[in-house]
Amino acid sequence: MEARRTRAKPGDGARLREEILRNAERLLVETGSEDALTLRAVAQRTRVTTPSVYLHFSGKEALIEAVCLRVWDELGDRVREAVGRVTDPIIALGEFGRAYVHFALDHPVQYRLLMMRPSASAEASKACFEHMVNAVTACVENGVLKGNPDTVALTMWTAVHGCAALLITQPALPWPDDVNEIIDATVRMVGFGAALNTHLPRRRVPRSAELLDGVTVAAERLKALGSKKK
Amino acid sequence: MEARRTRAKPGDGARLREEILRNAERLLVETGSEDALTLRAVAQRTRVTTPSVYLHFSGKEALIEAVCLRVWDELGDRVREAVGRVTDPIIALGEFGRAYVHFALDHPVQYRLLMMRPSASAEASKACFEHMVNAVTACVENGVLKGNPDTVALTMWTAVHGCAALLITQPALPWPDDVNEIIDATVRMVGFGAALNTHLPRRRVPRSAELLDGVTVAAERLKALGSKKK
DNA sequence: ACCGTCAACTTAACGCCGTCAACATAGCGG
DNA sequence: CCGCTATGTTGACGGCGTTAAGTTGACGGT
Repeated sequence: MEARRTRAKPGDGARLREEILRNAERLLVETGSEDALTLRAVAQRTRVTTPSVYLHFSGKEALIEAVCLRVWDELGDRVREAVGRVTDPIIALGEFGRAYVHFALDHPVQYRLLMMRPSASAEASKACFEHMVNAVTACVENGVLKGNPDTVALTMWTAVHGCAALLITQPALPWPDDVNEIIDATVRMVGFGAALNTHLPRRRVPRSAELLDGVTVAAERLKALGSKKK
Repeated sequence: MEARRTRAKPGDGARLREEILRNAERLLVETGSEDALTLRAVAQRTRVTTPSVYLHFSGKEALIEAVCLRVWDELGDRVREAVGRVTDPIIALGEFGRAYVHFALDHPVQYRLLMMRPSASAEASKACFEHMVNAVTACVENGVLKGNPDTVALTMWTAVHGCAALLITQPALPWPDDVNEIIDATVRMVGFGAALNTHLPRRRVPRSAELLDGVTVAAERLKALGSKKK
């Protein structure tokens, strides 16, 4: 086994930490499974002996955690950028959802690690969640949504997360040929649904006939508004 | 190590299979983590040596798969029962969602195994998905929903799954004290959203002002219908 | 110029895991 | 009564995460 060439100078051992982190994510993406993410494999790829990993991470779990943190940051950047491109709050919320799902589909292994591990990192996910709350808050101030922004954002996030998660973990379902169909349908459903849901009284769910009547009216009204403005 | 008392008679070796399966799920629930689901631990609890598991399961993965299949069946029973209790199709769809999420929350470890493993069982999930398609088809025939039942059901399932998944894997988020608030909000959002989404033209997402106008009209109409009938 | 100190790694080993090949044994059909 | 098959067991292998103890190289104080 060819040993690592140069040893780090005192004080910059963190260089190895970065290298390990990078190799861990590469290994994860290449193999497509976290079972293949072995401390030994990561160490070998970094041309270091296995216990050296313990100099920078307290164990395997901590290494995975660190990889996840990095992905959270990227996700946050991506959705912030998407939201920033538009001014209309409800459109921004839609862009948020689209960017979110697309990021998840672009990094399926990382996303599964992020959201589906037994104990995922709490603080980082909260930070990302804040972005969604902000987008929702803008809608509430605008008047298009009502209610507690936290709760509304949670409800909308669950839907978007479910879309990404199911697309990743259940590819055998009868998805349409173009994934964007489902993403768009989800985004619209969330938008319409949250709008109606926040403005409607909380008491009861309308029966089919009532819902259909109400929807028909809303649909005609929305259609008229849409063609009038365009 | 005290050996297993009696050995199974020829022809009913499947008894051990059942016992192993039961102990595997028990172990899973007790420890709360699939990492603790060890072939050795399962074998010991069944009072059998480890390689005996290989007589009934081709390996660890197959054992987990078998546990999952059993859970799928229970989930299918639960939602079928929930849907069968009501006649109104849109109410039935809501009951489907409620029962689905509650089942997931009642069996968090199993649900995570079911939906979040790298390679989840495809056929079983399809069978469960059929139930949802049936519920949606009833709504389409009723006229309250439009479009391809497969696609509509997928969109709605993603939202319900996301609700369950996020509740299970991200307990640190600012959930309301009563989980039913989120479940109800999700169910209503899905109902309203899917109804609006299937009846509206596919072209574009309305801007905030248009959406708000349409929603306001729909809300008043729905509210009137609700109080009139009740 | 030397030397101790300390960060940065390596060597060696432990116990647990999934898996497999080889061996043992009980009961039933002939 | 005998042999065959279903039903297990014994023993072992390699790989894993983790830990304790040893090694090495650079730097600061004297």
